[in-house]
Amino acid sequence: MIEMMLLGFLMDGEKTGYQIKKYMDNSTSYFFNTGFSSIYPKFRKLETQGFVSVSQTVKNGKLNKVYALTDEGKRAFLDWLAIKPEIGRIRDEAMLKIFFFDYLDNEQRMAQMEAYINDLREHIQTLGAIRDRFSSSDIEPWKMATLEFGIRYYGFLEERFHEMLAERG
Amino acid sequence: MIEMMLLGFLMDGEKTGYQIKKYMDNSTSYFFNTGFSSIYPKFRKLETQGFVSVSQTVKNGKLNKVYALTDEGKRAFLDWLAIKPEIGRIRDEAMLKIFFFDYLDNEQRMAQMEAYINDLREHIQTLGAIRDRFSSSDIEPWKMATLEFGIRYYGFLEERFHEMLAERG
DNA sequence: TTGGCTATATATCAAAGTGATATATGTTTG
DNA sequence: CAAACATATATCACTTTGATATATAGCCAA
Repeated sequence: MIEMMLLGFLMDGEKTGYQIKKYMDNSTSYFFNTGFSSIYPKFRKLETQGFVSVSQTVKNGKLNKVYALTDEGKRAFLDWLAIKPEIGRIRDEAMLKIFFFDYLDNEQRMAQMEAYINDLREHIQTLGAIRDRFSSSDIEPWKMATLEFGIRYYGFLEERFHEMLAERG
Repeated sequence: MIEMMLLGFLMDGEKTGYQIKKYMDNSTSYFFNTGFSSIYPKFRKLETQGFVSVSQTVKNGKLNKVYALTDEGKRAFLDWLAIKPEIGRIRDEAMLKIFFFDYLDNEQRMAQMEAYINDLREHIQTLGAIRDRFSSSDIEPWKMATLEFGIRYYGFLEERFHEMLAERG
């Protein structure tokens, strides 16, 4: 899946691994992210598969790899994009803890939930800042849609957690 | 994290790996799940760590391992439970595809979304069935809360996806 | 001007987790 | 009575992550 994400990020032009990581941090990171330890090996694999071509620029004696989509890579990406996704899991540690909350005393439960809700609020602020930055640029509409989704999702979480607290004081 | 989940499932009594897997499939699976390829090796690790004890029952010539929490294991679980969780990522393939939806033509986009929304509806039905089964038993309140959360979460997804379709026809 | 900080850029490794598959027996059911 | 299903454990190759290392460029303040 990470392969396909990397190909997707090359759809609007060639980039270095580092540039892609930076872009991710400011766009998809809240719902999909990965680190350099995936990016660089994946690009080597994509190169041997013929999905990307690399231009080894040597910038001031330092090697610098700029990756670009090949026709095959573009086709592979678009084929993947057309397939209906499976329903995903939440896989949220917070949910797992709540599942076991009956084993925690009420005081700790409340303190933890309140602190967590606070974190959620901060997170929503951060996403709001990213959205505002992008909305003033000419971001593609569906990319914008995922950002808006993120904000609403964490808002939904906040609301639900609040309700949980209220119901089970 | 899987270690802690396994310990948590032993809090209400000893179980085999298989029993835990079955229990997960009918309770946490929509937000947290794992397979035998994690469960069995993890239990071996937990045993060497002294967090679980194992009674090797030989049932009809076949080996059968029943795991139980040790005092240390119980302490480790409760310590983990008391720590505030980090905010989790969504890491949903559907979101990733929507992020790149501007590269897909409208016809395919609509077809995919509609099919996906259908899957969501089916999923919500399944979760509803699990909830009804549990609500007639004496499930602990916070465990029930996560089930209710799941149903609402996928309902939220359905709603949002519908709106996305409507906004960007 | 030089020492420190931040940004750019790539690489690697151990650890965690997954999906698929294999094996074996017991139980139910048509 | 054979087929299908449930119980139960194991393993392997693969993917992904977190931490850490390395090196240079550019900027800023003392």
